[in-house]
Amino acid sequence: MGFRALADPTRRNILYMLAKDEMTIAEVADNFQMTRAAVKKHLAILHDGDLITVRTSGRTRVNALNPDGLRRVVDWFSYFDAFWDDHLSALKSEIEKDIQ
Amino acid sequence: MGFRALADPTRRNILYMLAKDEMTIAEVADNFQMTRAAVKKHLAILHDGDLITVRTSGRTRVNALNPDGLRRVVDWFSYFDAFWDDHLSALKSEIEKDIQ
DNA sequence: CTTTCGTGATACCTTTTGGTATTATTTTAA
DNA sequence: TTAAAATAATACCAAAAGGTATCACGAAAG
Repeated sequence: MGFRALADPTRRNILYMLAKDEMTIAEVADNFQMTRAAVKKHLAILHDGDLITVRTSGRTRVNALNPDGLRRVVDWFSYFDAFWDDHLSALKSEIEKDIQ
Repeated sequence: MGFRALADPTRRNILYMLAKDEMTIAEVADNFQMTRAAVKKHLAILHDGDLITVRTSGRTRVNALNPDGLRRVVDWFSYFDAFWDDHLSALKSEIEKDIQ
């Protein structure tokens, strides 16, 4: 799953940046103090986690957000939907009890 | 953020288990082959990430899911809502272009 | 009170992670 | 065709992660 890729704040920032616009490695690296090699590693992990796509354009590589991969991560949380509903209805019952 | 806590599959499994019912450390550990000490470490990380709550009951410690912490993680993804919408509407435009 | 059961806390080990530095490789521009 | 720019690849290092083993502690059952 892509959760491992999301564990690092640098990678989460990269995703937020790519949500604005796709970027080359150099462009991403300009926004951080670390070396390009380090940024490239982060991008590789994001790619492994299927959270970004990479396409070659001449001598540059353009990184873009992969909505499908992100959606898969978000979907993992749907398991808790019932849990939230339960707790919400429990809260609702408490409130209704208070009112009466 | 709780993302670091979600990076490990064992911890994600624990959360799924706690969604069914709250459990003591021993009960959680019974579902894994690792030692209780290892499970306790995972629970500590989940607690640090604010994804579970822990309450003492006699000589046992009961771990329960923390919906607020989970919700905070899910909310992180709302940043991409516009992104998804954009791509969906782009797709919609493509389809409409095809139809006409 | 003593024993026992569930945890807490350390110490330690191995693997992974996040980073740098350095050296190719490849594409474009002069 | 040579030089420069963007990236790839590799080796290396320190710190963190994930695990075990061990011992200490507190509640509860006899």
